[in-house]
Amino acid sequence: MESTPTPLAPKFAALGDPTRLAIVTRLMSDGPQSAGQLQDIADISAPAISRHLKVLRQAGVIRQQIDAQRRIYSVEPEALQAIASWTISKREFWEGSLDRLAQILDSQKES
Amino acid sequence: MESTPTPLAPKFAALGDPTRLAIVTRLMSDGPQSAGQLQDIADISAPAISRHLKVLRQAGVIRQQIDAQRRIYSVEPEALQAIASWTISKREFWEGSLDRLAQILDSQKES
DNA sequence: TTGTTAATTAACTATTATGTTATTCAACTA
DNA sequence: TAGTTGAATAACATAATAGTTAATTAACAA
Repeated sequence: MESTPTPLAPKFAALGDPTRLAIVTRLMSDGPQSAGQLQDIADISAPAISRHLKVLRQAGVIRQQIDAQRRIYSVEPEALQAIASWTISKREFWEGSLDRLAQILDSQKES
Repeated sequence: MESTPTPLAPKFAALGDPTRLAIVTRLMSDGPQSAGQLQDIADISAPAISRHLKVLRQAGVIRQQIDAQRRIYSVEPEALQAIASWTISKREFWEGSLDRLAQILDSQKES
């Protein structure tokens, strides 16, 4: 079996669940949050959220920080970096959309 | 529940399995291949490979092309594009590695 | 202490995924 | 036509996921 340089599969798998992708998206847009604050991300119980956070953590997608009783979660930059690097290294498959990448980068720069 | 703009989760999920990630990696590095040619990607039966290909196809990650009895598979550029765009749009989390992105792009340009 | 808050772990259930072998289907080939 | 090839589907077993409620753990507050 062929393997990829970095263990990317577990990260992809972690982001493959809609609830977990929503958690990561939220942590990136709104910054670090406690497990309790993330409760409203989906209509599921607290233990369910807790398990999703565990999966994300074990895949190296998020990190945990302890603040008294609270567990604060934030996105692990290296994880995003790894995925970004992979996609970019394979960019010949975006077929002629290298321009579009430049566009995206430009628009980000200005915001 | 929060949702992401594009249905990225199924693509991440599809790439989250090591065998499927290997298939996609192979199709990108070696070009389009038939189901049979992909047989050696993992030590599993042909039907198992066939099912993985179906999952990838349903997630929009690969496309199928029919050539007589053969089914030729190739990577769907839009899928990679979608993932790349997402990561790039979130690039503030690569923490100071914007330079590194430039590096990656440069090295790709020359190869 | 005693109680409250925040979150996880335990135990369990239901569903989904992944693998198997056997079968079917379609398209070539002799 | 009869046989072969390439690949998918069918039927099934088992493992992994994702959810639930109940119980536990740890930290703070009265």
